[in-house]
Amino acid sequence: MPELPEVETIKNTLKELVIDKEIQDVTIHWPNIIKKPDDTELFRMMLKGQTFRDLGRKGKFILFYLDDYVLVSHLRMEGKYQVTPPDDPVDKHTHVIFSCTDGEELRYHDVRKFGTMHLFLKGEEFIHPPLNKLGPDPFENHFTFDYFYKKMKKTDRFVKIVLLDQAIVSGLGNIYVDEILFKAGVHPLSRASKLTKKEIRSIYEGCIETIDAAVKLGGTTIRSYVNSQGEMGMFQQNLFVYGQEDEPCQHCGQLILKMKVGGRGTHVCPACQKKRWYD
DNA sequence: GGAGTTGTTGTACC
DNA sequence: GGGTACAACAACTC
Repeated sequence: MPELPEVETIKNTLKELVIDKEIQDVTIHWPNIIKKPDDTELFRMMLKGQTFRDLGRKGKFILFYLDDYVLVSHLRMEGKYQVTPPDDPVDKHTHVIFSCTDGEELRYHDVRKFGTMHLFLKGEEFIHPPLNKLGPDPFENHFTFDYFYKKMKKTDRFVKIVLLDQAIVSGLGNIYVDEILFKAGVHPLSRASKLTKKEIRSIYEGCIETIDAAVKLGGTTIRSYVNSQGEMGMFQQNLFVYGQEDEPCQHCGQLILKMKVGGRGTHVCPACQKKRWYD
């Protein structure tokens, strides 16, 4: 379940491997991955002859910049890219293969088949779903405290739900939201508008610092995540609450609790993250 | 075979 | 019409 730090790591390792490669052909084993254009044969024809010029990221999306198009890819829970020689045996969970003129292949692998690909003309990627309504991610200049503070103050939703809302801040998922709230000492069921300025600042800084620290460690490896070179991230050693249910809190020793918030598994230290009576 | 897993989209509602 | 809640959905593992 890659979130921003894992997607950033994948993008960076993949960039070295695919840049300047020209797509000779595209083989699609599971057409449902391709959301735009509707016609997968058109998808294939558009990509033939295009060269990878650059890679980018917005929130949890990877952007492959080609000559005339941008391929927008979301890995959802288990999507992976690998670059292989063509004689490598094709795994049954490989769904899209970009065969390049130098003989190597960029393969998209996804056990769950939940991932998506959208192909746009260059320059049009941000005016259509899925990128059109995304908020800033924590690394962008316009993710300012002032912006964040106003967004938090104008909604009564649970703070955890707000942090998961990609229109407010993009790139955060279940793991990092739980960690950010723990570090800020804020209970996930707090109403966003009721938070103090100090708490909002603490969460804001946590978004930037936690994500930055996770990127520096190559992301978090739980279950199956590895980068495009098959390496695991190391941030899982820095998790305080996610996946720590029934373990003692590293700050106070109380047992970490697992609960549901908005249907999502949520990890909380009942002592460090007090829920107040007026929340 | 039912529950658990997750992020996004569509829809109904106020 | 904006904000919100929630169901639906994708498909696989245990």
